[in-house]
Amino acid sequence: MTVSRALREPERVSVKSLSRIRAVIARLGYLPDPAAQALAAGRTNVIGVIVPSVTNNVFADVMRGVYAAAEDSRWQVQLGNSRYSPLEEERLVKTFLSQRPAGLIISGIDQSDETRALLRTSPCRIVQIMEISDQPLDMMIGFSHLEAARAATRHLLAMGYTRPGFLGARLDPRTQRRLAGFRDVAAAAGLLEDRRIVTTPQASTVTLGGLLMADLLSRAPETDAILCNNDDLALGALFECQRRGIAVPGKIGICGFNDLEMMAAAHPAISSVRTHRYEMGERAMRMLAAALDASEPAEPVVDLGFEVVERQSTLRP
Amino acid sequence: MTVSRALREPERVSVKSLSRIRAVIARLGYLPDPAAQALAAGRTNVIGVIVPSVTNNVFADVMRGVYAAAEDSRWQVQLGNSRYSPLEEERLVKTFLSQRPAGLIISGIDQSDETRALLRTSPCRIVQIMEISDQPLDMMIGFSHLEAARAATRHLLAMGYTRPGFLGARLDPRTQRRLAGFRDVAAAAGLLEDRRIVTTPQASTVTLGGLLMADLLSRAPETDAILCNNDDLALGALFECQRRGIAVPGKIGICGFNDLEMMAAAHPAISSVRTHRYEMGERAMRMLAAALDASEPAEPVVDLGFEVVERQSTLRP
DNA sequence: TTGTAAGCGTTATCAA
DNA sequence: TTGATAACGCTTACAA
Repeated sequence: MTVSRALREPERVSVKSLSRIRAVIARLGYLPDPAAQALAAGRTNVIGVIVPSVTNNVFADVMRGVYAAAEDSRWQVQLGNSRYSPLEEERLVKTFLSQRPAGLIISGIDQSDETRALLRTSPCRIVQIMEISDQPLDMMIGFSHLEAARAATRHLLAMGYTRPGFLGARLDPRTQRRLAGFRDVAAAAGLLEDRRIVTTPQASTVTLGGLLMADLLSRAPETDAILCNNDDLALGALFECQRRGIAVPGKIGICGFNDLEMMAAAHPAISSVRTHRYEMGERAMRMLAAALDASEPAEPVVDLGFEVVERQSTLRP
Repeated sequence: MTVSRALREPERVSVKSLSRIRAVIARLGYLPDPAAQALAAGRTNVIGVIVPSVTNNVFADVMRGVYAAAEDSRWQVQLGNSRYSPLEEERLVKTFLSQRPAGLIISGIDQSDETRALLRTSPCRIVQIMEISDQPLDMMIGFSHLEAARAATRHLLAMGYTRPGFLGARLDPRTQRRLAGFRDVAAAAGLLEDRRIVTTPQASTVTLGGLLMADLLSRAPETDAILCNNDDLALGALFECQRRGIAVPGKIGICGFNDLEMMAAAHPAISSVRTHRYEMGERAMRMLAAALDASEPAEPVVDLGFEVVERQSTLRP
């Protein structure tokens, strides 16, 4: 019992015992058994993180932030991959909850009803990331994909483009909200043309960006600007234009989404919507830690915003 | 006890009990407590995976393979990020081992002596990934980075380039072995020039590829081909050449490493060394599962090889 | 400040 | 085929 206390509340153990205990721990290389701790205490130091993809750069950045914030804390991160499937997500939530995690970080706001019910009745704290809404399960940090796409579309129109198109892949809920933002603004300007919207449920890749661009050009050769659902597509679209000798931004303007590092390095540099992915992961983890320590009152919804980064690729000459 | 058996050895339970138990489990939404299982059984279904980066595309692909193979198996993947630090890796190994994992997948062959000792005395099965050597801790799957870089360099020379350079970032052990392969072949051909080797300990990015290329061009303007330590650098180098109006491959040939999807989509398409990252993760997981079930004798070292993919960017006109 | 006793939910072992 | 009992290594609650 004194050893147990020495590890968790050293201030309640005499200096003498403490140093003796520490010496023995060091000598033996003793490590507490997390299973026994979990069983006895009825809780763990596990923070479960559920993301829809481990390949997607966007979530890789978020994870980096989460891991950075978990570093040197007593929280241990555990990653689950829902592969964009709400059912898989539900399974993961069940698995995680059976482990009595201290907290859960979960992507998006489109959980299944069953998942929401599970989460609501569970005692663990929850942070939803990537998006914001006014109905958080518990806490939430992200930004409005709808507004971000609106702002990007407004940027294209402000640059003087009048026949804007949209390239989209994957079609997860966030993609769809971005498309909705594009439609909103284009329609309001009287510039919406459905045939200039090219989407596919396939996962997005640079290659796919080229294919979608080719498709768009054959369907709507008048297109003079595109908003891409993400940066991979934008890069692929740029390469396709280069292959066809179509001047960017002279003939066609290209705007990506997320502002991956490579956007600024491309030639021409590609405009994009900067999102704060690393910070989102880092702060989600910190919000959880703060809530668990109850050191601060939990702020339920944090809007990280976004910035339209204007570069050469949408610079109408 | 009968319930416990019904879950683990249903064939040893009467059909009648079994169906009754299953009905109750379904009705109650019962999920076994993993902590109690771990404590009582002295082992877990956890497969720990230690990678040096969660951001790097290379490991993202590996992880995708691991998760795919773990899917629908009884093994549960747990990810640790050593951030390219052997000390961090040692800490992670300790944390993992205290959980009594069934197996461990660990990147590379450059573990610290202490880590090696810990792993050797632990009862859990181990797969080292990314590289091969003749001294596996247990099992191993990967390829020779030295040979891969040699082959890529030979390709450059075979295309007629005579003043080859090398761009490298990060300088982890695998990077260094690639550089060694480049040096080998260039030196053997009498074409090695140290000033054409530009490296940095920084993490590699597309932007950095451009900077290294600029650096190389100012130090060794005669350079007519480069082998890049990875595809990000290669893409950045390509963009830098485009910005300067340097023809690729006419004036300078560019070869990447890993053959990320975007290499084929670029304009010009970029030559690279294809490595089998997804398969590596998938098979590592399967090797572990097979060894744990002892269903097959464990093959200690699997060499997945590589392929030099020749594209326009190294096509000397 | 330290220690005792009970119990966390499961599995191993042995007996019925 | 089923069940009783004793661990597994900790933490909680309480007593000394």
